[in-house]
Amino acid sequence: MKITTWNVNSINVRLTHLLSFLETEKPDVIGLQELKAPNDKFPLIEIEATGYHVALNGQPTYNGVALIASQPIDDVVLDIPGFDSDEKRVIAGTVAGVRVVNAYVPNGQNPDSDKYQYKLRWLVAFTAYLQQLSKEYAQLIVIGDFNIAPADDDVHNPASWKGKILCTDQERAAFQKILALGFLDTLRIEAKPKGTFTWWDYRQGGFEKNSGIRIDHLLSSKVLGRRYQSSMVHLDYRALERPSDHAPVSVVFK
DNA sequence: ATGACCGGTTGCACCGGA
Repeated sequence: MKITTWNVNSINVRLTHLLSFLETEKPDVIGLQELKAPNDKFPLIEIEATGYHVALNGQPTYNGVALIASQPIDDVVLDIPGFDSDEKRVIAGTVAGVRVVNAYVPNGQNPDSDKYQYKLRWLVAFTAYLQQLSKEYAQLIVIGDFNIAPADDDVHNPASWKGKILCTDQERAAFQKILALGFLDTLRIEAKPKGTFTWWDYRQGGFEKNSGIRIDHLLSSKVLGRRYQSSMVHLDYRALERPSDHAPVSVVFK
């Protein structure tokens, strides 16, 4: 079972890349973030024509998440239950017995901003939600754009990123709090080359220089983790013409 | 130090992204 996370930075601009990914990589589940489209502007017909199932939580302009799966998506839940917000950042569903939570964590802009405080509050609510889910589901995975580089190894230039948004101690502590619920950072189960990243700035040839950071994650429950086979960053999709600034990232289970 | 590249729009300049 292959599960993929991908911040597409506009589903309509990235549709051809997505269709190519579905055909070539044949993921069982893919969680998309930053659709930047309301549900009625999502290219549902084109994607369902491939035989994949779709569950949507879109909004105009910003945010927006979706689950796409080779088998039916059951018990779909949108957003963080009980957390008051209009931002469409979370969608959860069950595919082939695995509960998949797909999230687009707020960026936070900079550590002095109100958006940063919102990010920290959002993470507290999200963590409580995941704690509840981990009691409910043994086969559980939370995937998405976390907008957190968990450690200095996840940043091309730790000195210049120190204390900056995505790398503050508070964000990293929030990430550790999620892991402490019993999740495995699947891309780190096996050793990966130094400089394994998932996002590269469009500016200044960030990808060509591998000036990246690792902020897209697939965190599995320990029970699901026993089925772990492999994980990978799909650099070839970041190298395409007119790419998203994020690469797809996958984990494969038995 | 600044802006650099994208996508979307309350659109031809801006905001948000990371």
